[in-house]
Amino acid sequence: MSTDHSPSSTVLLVDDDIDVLAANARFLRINQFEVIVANSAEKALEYLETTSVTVVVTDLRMPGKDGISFAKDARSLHPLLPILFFSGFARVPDVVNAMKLGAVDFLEKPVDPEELLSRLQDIVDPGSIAISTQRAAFDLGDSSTEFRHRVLAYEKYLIETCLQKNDGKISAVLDELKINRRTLNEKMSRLGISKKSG
Amino acid sequence: MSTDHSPSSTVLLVDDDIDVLAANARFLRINQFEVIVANSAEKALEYLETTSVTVVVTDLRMPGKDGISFAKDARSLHPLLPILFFSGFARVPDVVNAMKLGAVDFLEKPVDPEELLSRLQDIVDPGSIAISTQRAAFDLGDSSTEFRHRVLAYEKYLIETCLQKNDGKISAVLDELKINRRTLNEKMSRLGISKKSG
DNA sequence: GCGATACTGGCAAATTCTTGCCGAAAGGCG
DNA sequence: CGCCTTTCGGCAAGAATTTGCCAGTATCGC
Repeated sequence: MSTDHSPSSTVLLVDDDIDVLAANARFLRINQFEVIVANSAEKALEYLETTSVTVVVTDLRMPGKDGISFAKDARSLHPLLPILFFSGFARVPDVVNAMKLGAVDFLEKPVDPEELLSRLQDIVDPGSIAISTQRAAFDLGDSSTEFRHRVLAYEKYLIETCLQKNDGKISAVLDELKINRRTLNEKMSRLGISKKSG
Repeated sequence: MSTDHSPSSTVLLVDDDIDVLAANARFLRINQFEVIVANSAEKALEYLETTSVTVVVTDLRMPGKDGISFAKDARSLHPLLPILFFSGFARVPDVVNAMKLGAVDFLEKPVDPEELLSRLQDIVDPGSIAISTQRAAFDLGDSSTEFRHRVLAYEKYLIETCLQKNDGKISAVLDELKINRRTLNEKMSRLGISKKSG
């Protein structure tokens, strides 16, 4: 029941320790993720240059290019790419920097595979409101999307996500978003949201 | 010119250690900040219920309500309030949670006054825009965030990002977001956005 | 100083959004 | 079939936002 994330989520796993890489990759593959591995930031970037993935999981400390610097480059290639860091001996400023850079999460090494899996599912799962590819819908209006439209798109996204998460139960959405029922109705009709997927 | 942040920036300082409180307050006051102190989260919240401040600086570990919990409550009172944490012995998950909650920064205790000052100026100063806060605010679906607040946070994020991208040029933002000048002005003032000055 | 450019802000009318009140439709249940 | 729960929508008062008009400040180059 917990492993039914979207059909083909690809994880790019980056760590200089090949053993860690192999172990985690295997575990994630068992749990229905497609996994790409890279034992250096450079190789990972090479990969990202031509292909996109659903989420990146990277060590913070690596010989050569470190995780932060890697994340920056990765972000410039894919602005919305969710990045999850892990590291042993992480110091506070490292964590802060990673999060400021937009990390979705930060785990400590050694990584508990179950923990990692659970975080990844949170990220990938359409039901979760975590940073995910869906965000592109409203975030990457990059070029000349009007402010108004973007905000509406965001509202729509919020409501739809919440609806989905609550299995279409209006009352639950009402409660979760702390919004007046009448207002929600209005917005749904204005934004063209219907309860049942169609 | 380095200390000419907006006219009266009010800092709410929260720490259970009165000495720390006094020392930091004094230092910040010397540097043109208006400072309110509270030696417990509860007292700070009491204050925030009736009054607003520019930025909150709080210890993470406190007897009674801790920093994270305090920040959540503070956020529900003032959705866009920048919150800066500091703590000794902070563990990674603490930092991660704080940042996810939308902390603008996280300093280690003992706090270097100069460092704190510099960070505060970064936050308050029109020159630099701390986007991470807002991002977290609208990205993080941490259940109890109201619809309204999230939308506002998103608007703020959009505008600040656009401002930054265009080097603080209002006219460029106007053009890019296709928004009425007066409306942009209104929103900026409502959302507490200040622009970069030359 | 003067004009041009860029930005801000008060004011008020126009517009849009919010929300309580009330009635009603749909589905489940005994 | 009545009854209950859940959701929907018209209506209208009230609240909030948007926006045009107009004036004011600051900077820059001449």
